[in-house]
Amino acid sequence: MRLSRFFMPTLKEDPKEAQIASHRLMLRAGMVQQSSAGIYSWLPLGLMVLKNIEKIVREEQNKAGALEILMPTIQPADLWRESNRYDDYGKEMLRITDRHNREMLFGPTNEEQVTDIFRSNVKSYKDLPLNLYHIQWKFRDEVRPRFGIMRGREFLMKDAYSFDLDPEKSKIAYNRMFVAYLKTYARLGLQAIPLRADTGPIGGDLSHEFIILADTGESEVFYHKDILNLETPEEKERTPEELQAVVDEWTSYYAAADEMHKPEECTVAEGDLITRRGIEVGHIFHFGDKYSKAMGANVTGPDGKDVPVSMGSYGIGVSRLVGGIIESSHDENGIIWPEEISPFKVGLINLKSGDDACDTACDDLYAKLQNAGVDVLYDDTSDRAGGKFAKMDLIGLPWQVTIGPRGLKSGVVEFKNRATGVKEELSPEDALKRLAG
RNA sequence: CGGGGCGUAGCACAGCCUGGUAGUGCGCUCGCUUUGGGAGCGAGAGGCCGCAAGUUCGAAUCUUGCCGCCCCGACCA
Repeated sequence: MRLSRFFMPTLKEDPKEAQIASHRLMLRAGMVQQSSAGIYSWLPLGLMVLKNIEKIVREEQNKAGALEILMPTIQPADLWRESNRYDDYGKEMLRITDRHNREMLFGPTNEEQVTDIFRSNVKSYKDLPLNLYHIQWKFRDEVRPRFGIMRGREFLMKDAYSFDLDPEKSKIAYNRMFVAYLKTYARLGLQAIPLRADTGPIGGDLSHEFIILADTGESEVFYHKDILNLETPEEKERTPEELQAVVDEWTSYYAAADEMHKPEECTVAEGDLITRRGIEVGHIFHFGDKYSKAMGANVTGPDGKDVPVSMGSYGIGVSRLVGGIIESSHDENGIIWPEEISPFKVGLINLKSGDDACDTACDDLYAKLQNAGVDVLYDDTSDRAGGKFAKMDLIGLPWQVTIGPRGLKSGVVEFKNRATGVKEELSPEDALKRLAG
């Protein structure tokens, strides 16, 4: 992509409403634009990141055997009356009436909707286990939206729902998602910690939230320092016993958010207990028959008797992750994208557009990078050098290649790692090899 | 939802107290000079001063009401 043809409205100064790093940087990098409180438009650069995160989440869900569907954003109120949540959910639920005066709502989550799909199509235990997920926009009418995209009212979320014959089997589904989450966050370049969690309005008997550490996190977390040394589970098929072993390993260390932390019950030695702040980026629940019972989602078991299906639900805040990743990966100059989710792999800077030698060298490398399948953002504008450097640092692409008249005289380009700041002088061919490899 | 603050050019802000031709910096357009870490000079474009009512000869400025946004708290993926 040539920057001269791209839409990336960057800001030199900080917008006054943005207090935390991710909000400030997303606005400055031209990733999003606020529409109203807690509601944002996604501009090209931001959407690319959002899609990249979505892709990784999707791949890991598919690998874990979940099947993608897409449920509506607008749901009928009657469905929510069946589970009693229409009244319970409170003002956070945005209620709408259509032209026929039918009561509708903008979905804050989809347990009822998916249970309805399940009950009208699945009748036998032979069709289990089943796990359906979708990646869809949700709306929660937060009293006080804040932190930009991190706590918006409209947000993109992956939510999966598992269906099994009994609680023992649905705990296998729960464990499978637990492990899939560990792999997902690792691929996103994040170190996530599972915390034993409160089940809140979703209900249920077992729940973990996944947090990433960041100073601007909304809740305080307490954990045993060794949990950070655990290895991400490798890629392989696992039996239920093996799944349980991974979950047991990850939950054997103490880890709790402030509301679940009881200092008097915490047995971790003082020197081993770390207190930091965390951002919740995922939450999984095992709630058994709470919804299936209320909504009549039964299956016939091997014994010929109907039983309510046992369920769990599994959320990942996809749009929130964009902010969360920036919170945990930035410096004073801007964002530092992990390579897997970066909107482009490399930024190519032409220090002197209009200079024949520079233009030729840049155009040539640009074409070769594209041919090699490397995503490249080529700053071919007539801006000054300083502005180009600052902008490239701001948007945080993992690599920068700078081509200017000075280096070209000796046949080299500057190759810079955004995260470490390390610069090397390489021939254009070597730069290409490093990026295409 | 309690408490506080702010709405003036795309962005950041001054002007308001004490009513009288709407300003500054950045950004944008054009020209010249510059050219390796957000350049200099010159010339421009761009505003229902959040909305409405009121006071007044006259309102960005005073009064009242409304709307929007932000911050702290309680709440939350």
